[in-house]
Amino acid sequence: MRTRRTRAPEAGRSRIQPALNGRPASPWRASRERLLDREVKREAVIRAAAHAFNHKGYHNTSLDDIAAALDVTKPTVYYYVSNKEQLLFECFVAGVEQIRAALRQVKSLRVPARERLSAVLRNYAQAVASEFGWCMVRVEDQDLSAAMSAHIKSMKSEIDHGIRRLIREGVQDGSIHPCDPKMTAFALAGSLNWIAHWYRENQSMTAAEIADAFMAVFDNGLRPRGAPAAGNGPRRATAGRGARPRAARARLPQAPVAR
Amino acid sequence: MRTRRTRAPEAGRSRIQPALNGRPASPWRASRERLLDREVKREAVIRAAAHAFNHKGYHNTSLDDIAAALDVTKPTVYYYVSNKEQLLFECFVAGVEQIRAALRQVKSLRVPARERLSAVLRNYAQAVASEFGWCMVRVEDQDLSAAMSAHIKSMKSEIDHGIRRLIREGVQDGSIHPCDPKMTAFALAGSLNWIAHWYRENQSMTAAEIADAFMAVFDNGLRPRGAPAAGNGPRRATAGRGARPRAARARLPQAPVAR
DNA sequence: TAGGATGACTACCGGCCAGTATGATCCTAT
DNA sequence: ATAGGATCATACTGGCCGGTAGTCATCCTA
Repeated sequence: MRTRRTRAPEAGRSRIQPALNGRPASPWRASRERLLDREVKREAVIRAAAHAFNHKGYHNTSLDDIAAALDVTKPTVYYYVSNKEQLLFECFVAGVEQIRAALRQVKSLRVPARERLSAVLRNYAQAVASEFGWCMVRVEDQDLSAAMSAHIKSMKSEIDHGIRRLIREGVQDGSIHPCDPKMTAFALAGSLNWIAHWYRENQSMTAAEIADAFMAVFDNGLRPRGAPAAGNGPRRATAGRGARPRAARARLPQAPVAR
Repeated sequence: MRTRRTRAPEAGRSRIQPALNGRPASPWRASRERLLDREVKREAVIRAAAHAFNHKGYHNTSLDDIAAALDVTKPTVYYYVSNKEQLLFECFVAGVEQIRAALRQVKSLRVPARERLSAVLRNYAQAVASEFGWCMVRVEDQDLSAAMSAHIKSMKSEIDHGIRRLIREGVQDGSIHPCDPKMTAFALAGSLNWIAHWYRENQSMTAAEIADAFMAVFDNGLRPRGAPAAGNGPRRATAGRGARPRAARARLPQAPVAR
């Protein structure tokens, strides 16, 4: 049952590995030479794990599955990773690291806090929509050892407090409508996290477009701007919203799409 | 004669009340008398399952766990429920039913759509914060048979479209700021769904209070009211070039591997 | 008071799967 | 050309857990 690595270019799927159309490419499948760095393979293992977790869920994915996706066997996976739990952890870190980076980066920006927040949330959305989004969002502490669970919790908390701080600063500098920072952060992060539940790569919208759409909702709110709720039809209250795909977002650094 | 009062276990779609606080009580533990109705016990099983799923996750909960929580044995559980999957399904239905009910109820209200939406979302929040919230939110299709997965998906879709419709109506009657109904519904539902991830019963806030806080955020939006509608806040600090956010790493971030 | 219906337990099976023992094969350096 | 390390496969174990068979206990009704 176990397919040896003897499977050469078969069924055309593994040609010369064009970037990747369906699943992440396997460095093993390519060739036999060992010149590939260990780290490259290790990352391939993690990426394959993320891909499998994404599609089948953590508990429904066996290490044999992950190994098979790379055309190797289970011991090979264990050669690069100590156990299944660690795989999940690494996927989580890979995703969350993007958000932490974004938080660090906006610190130096000299724009109103709402714009900094906006930039962070845009990166946030892209991280959640990335291949590691599922792992980042769905990890349950019960699946992890106490140590790793604590580690993850602290990273999550760091992000949460970073967002709260931006909100607080925004309220202070007047760029954000007065609100409760904690609840607002929960609401924002929640809706972004949820993207991981429905977004699929072949979606019509890119992650950046989704982020833009969400930011429009967050920024404007449901209650109409301007005239207080008198009978006014759908007016184009603010420029750029509506059917227009994407307004020129001024000078805010557009989040460079990962990968 | 013919006291066959109970249909096949499948048919009895019991509407389980969210009920009491603390952990669910066991009808068995209470006493030995058999006068308790079968349906009562069946609901107790489901509620115990929800409680266990909540705390340990679906896959980390064995049917022995659920049985033990009720001071019975596994075959007893199987006497009331056909399999584990069905338990999860029933928990989902119990939670989602509240939202569907809310959607039906507001249909008759003659208030602006934004207020109807608000009412629905308030119920939504409470359902998600209920004991069945976890199941409602975390069910993964991969854990369910094709039939049940489809069933759940249709119920979710029904709710989604109900919310979208309210948003659309609100935009039309002018009570909601013009927006994309689909994306807005995603954003709203997402942040509410996420409540299930962090809310615990002994929290300082009740579910209703959380709902109110969220609605305040949704209604007002981040951008200050009365402020210029261009993309930026009132204050305009000099946009000094700090460090530009750099591209997200192509390589996996190095993981601080524990252990 | 027999007999069916209901409710629950003991004891087990079988499959899946994480993780491992062992060793073959290749690469590199000396 | 050979030692030693790096890489990976075959084959196995051991435990957990969903699910079932068979059986007993109790209650209700006639």
